[in-house]
Parts: sequence; C-alpha cells; structure tokens
Amino acid sequence: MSKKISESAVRRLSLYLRTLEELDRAGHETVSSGQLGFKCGTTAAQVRKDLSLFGSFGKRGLGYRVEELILAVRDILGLTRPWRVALIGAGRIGSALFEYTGLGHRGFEVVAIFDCDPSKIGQEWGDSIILDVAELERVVRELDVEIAILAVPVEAVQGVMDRACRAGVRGVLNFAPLRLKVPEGVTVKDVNLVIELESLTFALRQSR
Amino acid sequence: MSKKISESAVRRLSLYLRTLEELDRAGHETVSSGQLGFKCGTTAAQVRKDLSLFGSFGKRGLGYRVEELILAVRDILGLTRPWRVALIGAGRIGSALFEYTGLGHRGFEVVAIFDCDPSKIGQEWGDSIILDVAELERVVRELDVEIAILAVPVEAVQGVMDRACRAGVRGVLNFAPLRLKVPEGVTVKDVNLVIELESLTFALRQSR
DNA sequence: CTAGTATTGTGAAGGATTTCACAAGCCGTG
DNA sequence: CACGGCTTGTGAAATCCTTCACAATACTAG
Repeated sequence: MSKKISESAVRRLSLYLRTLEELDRAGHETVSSGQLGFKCGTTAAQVRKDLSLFGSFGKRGLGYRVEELILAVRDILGLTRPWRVALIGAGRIGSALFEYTGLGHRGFEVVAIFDCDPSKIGQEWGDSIILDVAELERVVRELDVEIAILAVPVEAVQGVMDRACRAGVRGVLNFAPLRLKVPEGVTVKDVNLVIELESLTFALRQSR
Repeated sequence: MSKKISESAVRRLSLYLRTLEELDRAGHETVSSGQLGFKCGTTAAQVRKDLSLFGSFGKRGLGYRVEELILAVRDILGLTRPWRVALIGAGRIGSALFEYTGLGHRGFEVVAIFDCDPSKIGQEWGDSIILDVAELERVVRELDVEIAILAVPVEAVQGVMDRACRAGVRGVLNFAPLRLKVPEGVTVKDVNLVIELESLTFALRQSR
C-alpha cells in the first residue's frame, strides 16, 4: 500500500486520539464523526476521510466504538508499544516536557537524561539520574534509545544530534531554532516557540 | 488588500526571518531566494512566492538585501513594535519559554507573570515579580497586556483564558492539550508537544 | 417486515498551495 | 552600449487537501 499520508492528517489523528481518550474516561461508548470533528475543531467529513486513509473503523448508522477506535488510532500512530526516549539537556525545556505532558503515561519511556553541567550530573529526576553527555553514545547504544529530545542550546544541537544518530537514534524532537542536517533514515520534528508567537503577532498586527 | 495568507506561509516567513538575522550577524549583505530556501528547507520558488504575497523586496539579478528584507519581514509579521505579554503559570513551561527563547530580545515584553501557588507568588523572575492570579484582570487591564501565554494545568486553562480575554487580551498561546473556546476577535495558537511526538512515532512506526 | 432516522465510506468537485517556467530586470565586462 | 550570466516576480500548471453529496448500511419502532 503506502499511500502518501499528509502531515496534517497525522496531526489530526493525534488530536482525535486525545479526544477519544477523554470521551472514554467520560464513559462514552460510541461517537460519530460529527461529534468527534466538533470537539477537535474540524468537520465530520474530515474525520471520516482521515480515518478512511487507514481502514474502515465505524459502523454505518452508528458511528465508531470509542474503545475500538482508540486502539485503531494508537496502532496507526505507532503507539502499540512503548518508545525508548532520551532527554538531552536537563534544562527547563526538558523538565517542562518531562512533567507537563506526562510523557511516561503516554507510551514514552524516558530511559536516560543527559546534561553537560557538572552540577546537574548525578541529580535525580523522577526515576532517572542525570548522566554526563560525554557518555551519550555508549548509553544510547546500550539502552537502545530510539528517540532523542534535544533541548540544548542552539550552538550545541547539531553536534549532539550527530552523535545521537551515530549511536542509533532514529527520531529527533528538536527545540533549537535551527534546521538540523540529518542522516538518511532519521526523522526530525522541530518545535519552535518563536514561530508560534510570531504567527500570533501576524494575526494581531493590524489593530492597535 | 487583504488577500488570504495561509498559515504555512506565515510560519515560513518567521523561519526566513530567523535565518536572515543569522545571515546578517554573519556579515552577509545579500541573499538569493535559492540560498534562503535551502537554509530553511524549502525551495527558491516558495521563498519568492511567499514574499510576493506582500510586495517585491528583491532586485532581479542580485537577490535580496539582507538588512532590508529583515525589516520588511518584521513589518509583515507585526514585529515593528514590542508586544506586551503576560505569562500565566510560572511553572516549568513558563520558565522554559522565558529563558530558552529569549523572548525579551525578540520584541516580546513580559510585563507580568502570574501563578496561584502562594509559595511562588512574590518570587522574582528576571525583572518581574510573580503575581497572584487573583489579580489577573486588574493587572492585565492596567498594563494593557495584549498576549497571554497560558502554561497552566488543563483543568484551569479555559477559565483563566476567559478572564484574560475579558480584561482585554487579544492573542493567546496555549500549551494545554485542549481546544479553547475563544471570544470573537481573539486569536489562539496551540502548542501541543504530544502531537509532535506522536507525529514522530507515526513516521518511525514501520521498523523495529 | 417496512418505513424512518442516523451515520459511514468514498468518488468526485472544489479550493488551496506548491512548483514550473519564463519574461523582465540588473550588473559585469569588454 | 551590447551581451552574458544571474535572479526576481508571477501567471499557469500541477499537485495536494478539504468539502460535498450520496449510496450503502445499521438500527428502532410500529
């Protein structure tokens, strides 16, 4: 198969998943594309189209069974097993991510945390101890880390990423405002908070 | 005028701006659409098309003067004057944003920081003192806050946003994983780190 | 068992965005 | 000042994404 799936469709699926989990906790057994679309700020047709890219999960006349759809979407997104993640840079971004999103409860196992600040190395965060970034390659290889979250200063990020990738990392979430050069076969997602703010000022710019 | 400008074009402009500022610091006087596109991970044609939505800033045969284009793009994005921002929630996300992005050096003045935790209220962060969120409306009105960065727990976020908007906020950057209901005339941008991670696992899901 | 209501899955239409391709313009050099 | 090399700005074409619209289906009530 392997149709081409658009980035925006995937992002919506992640959104649907969060909404579905909420519906599930609230005790809903079924949901229609219309309800789900409304909750996620899109349309019924969009929801159905997105899902139909991967199969047919609903029942005509009835909608979707919430529990089933959760499993299906988790499967689509590759969330049927936990992912081994390393957090590189134990600064504020790193800790924010660690705490705020409840990574651990969403199928991401933070198996290692690195920093280069000697005053941080050895500290405990949750279950983990902060390691010296000098040990990056060894630890990444030993623990079979798959995803690296890069929350280090912009000057350091390319070098750290190169090292992580050489040690076997295949996915990178990059917080530094810089387009990384990645080796073949490695996927990068950038999170750039300044872009978010500037797209906000663009929208506001006329008035005042 | 008021053509419709796509969100993605605006985001690319913000990216171009960052790259242009870097080129400027590195002493480049001019840049071609090809070079800029390459640095930003897009094409020459895309760069020219994006810019042409707002005017014509280059010289045929020569490219763009870096300094001029910086001014033009800043103008487009509404960055010709500082924006008054309140940070609501002095937790890790808030502090990460505060420190990591150098908000203050990019035309965003953080004029107030709020929290509801009595042990935090009164602490200093940079030049600011953390205020009691109970005073939100009064302070937002008095300081004429335009943008609120919401870094509060998901249960609290809708209520806090309603209050901020009633006090005059027109732009919101929301970190909570929840679709906010906003009043007419208010713009929201969502930052959802779980979506970023899940779009990464989607890309990685086949192998291993 | 039939009629009525609800909702999916999907081809086709419509809209938006990106890419192409080239005329127009700028500068060097001789 | 004419020519060649380079690069922009922009319609037109191509591609991608969303919305529409409806046949197919499931259930309920009578």
